[in-house]
Amino acid sequence: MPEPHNALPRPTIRDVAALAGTSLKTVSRVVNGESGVSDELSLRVRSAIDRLGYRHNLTASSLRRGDGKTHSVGMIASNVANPLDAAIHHTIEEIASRRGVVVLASSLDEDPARERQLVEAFAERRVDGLIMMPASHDHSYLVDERRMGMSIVFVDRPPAFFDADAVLVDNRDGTNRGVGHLMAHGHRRIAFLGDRRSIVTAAERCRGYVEALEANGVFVEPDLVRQDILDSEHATAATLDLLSLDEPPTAIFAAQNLVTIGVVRGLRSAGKHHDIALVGFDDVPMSDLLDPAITVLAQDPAAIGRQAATTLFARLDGDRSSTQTYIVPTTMITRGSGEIQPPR
Amino acid sequence: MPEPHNALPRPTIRDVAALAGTSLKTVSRVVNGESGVSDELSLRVRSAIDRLGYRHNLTASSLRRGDGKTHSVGMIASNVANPLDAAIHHTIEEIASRRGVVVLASSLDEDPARERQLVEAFAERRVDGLIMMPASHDHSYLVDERRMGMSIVFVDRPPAFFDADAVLVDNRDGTNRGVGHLMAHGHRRIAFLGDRRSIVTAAERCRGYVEALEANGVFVEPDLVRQDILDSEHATAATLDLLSLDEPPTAIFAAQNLVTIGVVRGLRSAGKHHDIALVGFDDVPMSDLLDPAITVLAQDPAAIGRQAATTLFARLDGDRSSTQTYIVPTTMITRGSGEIQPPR
DNA sequence: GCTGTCTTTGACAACGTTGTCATATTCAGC
DNA sequence: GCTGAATATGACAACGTTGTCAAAGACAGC
Repeated sequence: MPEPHNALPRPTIRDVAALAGTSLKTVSRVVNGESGVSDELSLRVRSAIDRLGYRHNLTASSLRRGDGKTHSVGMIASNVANPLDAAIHHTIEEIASRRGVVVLASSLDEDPARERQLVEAFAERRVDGLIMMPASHDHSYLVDERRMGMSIVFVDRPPAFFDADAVLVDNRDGTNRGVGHLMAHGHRRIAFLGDRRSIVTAAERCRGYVEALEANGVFVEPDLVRQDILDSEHATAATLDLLSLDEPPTAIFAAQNLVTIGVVRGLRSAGKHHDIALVGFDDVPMSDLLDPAITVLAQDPAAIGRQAATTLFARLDGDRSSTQTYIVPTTMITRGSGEIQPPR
Repeated sequence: MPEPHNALPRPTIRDVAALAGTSLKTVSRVVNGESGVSDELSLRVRSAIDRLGYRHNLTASSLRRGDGKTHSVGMIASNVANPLDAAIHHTIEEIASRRGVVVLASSLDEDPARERQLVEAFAERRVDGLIMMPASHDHSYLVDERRMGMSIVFVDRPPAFFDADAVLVDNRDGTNRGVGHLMAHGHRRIAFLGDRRSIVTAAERCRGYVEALEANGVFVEPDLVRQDILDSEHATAATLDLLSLDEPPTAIFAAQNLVTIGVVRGLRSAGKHHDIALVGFDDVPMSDLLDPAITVLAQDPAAIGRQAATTLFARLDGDRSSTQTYIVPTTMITRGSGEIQPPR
């Protein structure tokens, strides 16, 4: 009989009060560590609590309390299994737990409809705040939620039609630097492989690519720009297709970690990994061990998570200053693949 | 003014009832989709709900309801940023969300004290169930929680002094097969690099190593067994140390993904990666792209997460059969590093 | 018209907790 | 002993919701 179905109902402060021979209110005071209870009585209450295995019921407590705080926050990630999201989640959870706040974490897997479902599910549980990496492109529906007390911080992607704090990454500038790095090594025919155009960050990275080319007087060649790449396999196929062009690129910019992995596979299977330069956005685990090791623009998930959490908790603590957008910079890590030179 | 501090209090069913000109109970019925409300009245209530931006308050609801279900479960992971944990979390969250259940996710980072804090925090929020990858070695403290209605499923590591469902991995057998694989390729001097001995799974893997050696009539040489390796850097150092022995090993078994990565770095820096065989426990992203590619015993996090979630929800649905232990098998993926032969 | 059944609706208490306020007790200062 | 203030304790209502039960209305069958 491993799971006695409600074998015992949970004891309440009423039970504790009866056993300790005192009133509800006194037990409440002890549980909340309020002053004004004699040592003797306080001890009696505590021993009753231990004997009964009483657990404070925070849902009832937060219902009754004035502020209505539940000491919980929601995190809506694009995918909690993505290493970047997982690292951000870890940092947020650590900071939250120091404040006695729990984190409800969900993935939306790029589904805008699911975004609204999750916001609703969290609102129904009255989370104090929300950290979200959105999939939709119109966040005006959040106006009501916020007006009713939910603080919201956007991460990785900016809010649209809605004014909120945001912690973003320098997508455009980072890509610009990455592509510029390739050009500094002599490349002119540089391909771009990017995620779904509908994702704002993907579009920003593409813009950075275009800017870098134009800044160097190179025209964008549509054949070399491949967007809406959904996964690693798709990236491999696109790479092989690029290599089969009459005039194949001499360098590739991969705008996302899964794309980078797919490109590496493609280059390898064509035996071109030592000939064609590659720079990727997002760091990739073990990429320093590949041959050549991969040059990337690395994000700093711990910094992103820390900024998001501290911003959210500042709002929860009553900070009413105007909304801010924080940009967490990316760092270029040169490892070899981005320093391959074009054939003369 | 981005965050009006409680600018508007949340409307309650009382407000909805007033606007729709009906009673609390009728609004409650509509909100819960109960039958027995006329179409006309139901419509009036729904339009009042929309107009006010009313959100059902699930904390109040579950407080009042008989069953006391909060439609939330807790997940206590060893580290949500670990790719394996994150993948398990993702699967659990997906299955939970199909049932309208949210997941509170926390990391305990191998801290037994934190384990109890988290269980308490979750108990105070009255989660319906708990999925845990424990760090402590005595779970008898959970007896009270379960008796009071919380279902508990262990994942990755078994419960101790406590009878509960568990979803485990064939650590010993997998390691046995992995080491056997190296022996089948002619190795006799095989080193073992493992995580903290205090972690049950790490100890199990070590036992599998010893068994495989003994089954083949090879004595365990203490010099070749390195345990309590805490991170990747530590594994690199241990590898270099092994290589400096008078009689270095001809093969290495790395008992965990971070250890594997550290070993690869060590072998590379010594220029021995093509000479010394390597098999790792846990798959490592991109390990197929290394030279040599790494042979591993891969876990199936989706299967683990699915089994854990379905087991937990079966309990929540009233399954009272005796506890079960599920073993999710590992798969050996041969890629090259494990098939290197020893020098003759 | 009367009875009985069924449908729709609402009044009220209760879930476990805490805020408010009143009462009882203690003790210092005179 | 009396007053006033401080301390300790408890009675009661309230948080937002739903379970229980009763009442009101509709309608069929006689």
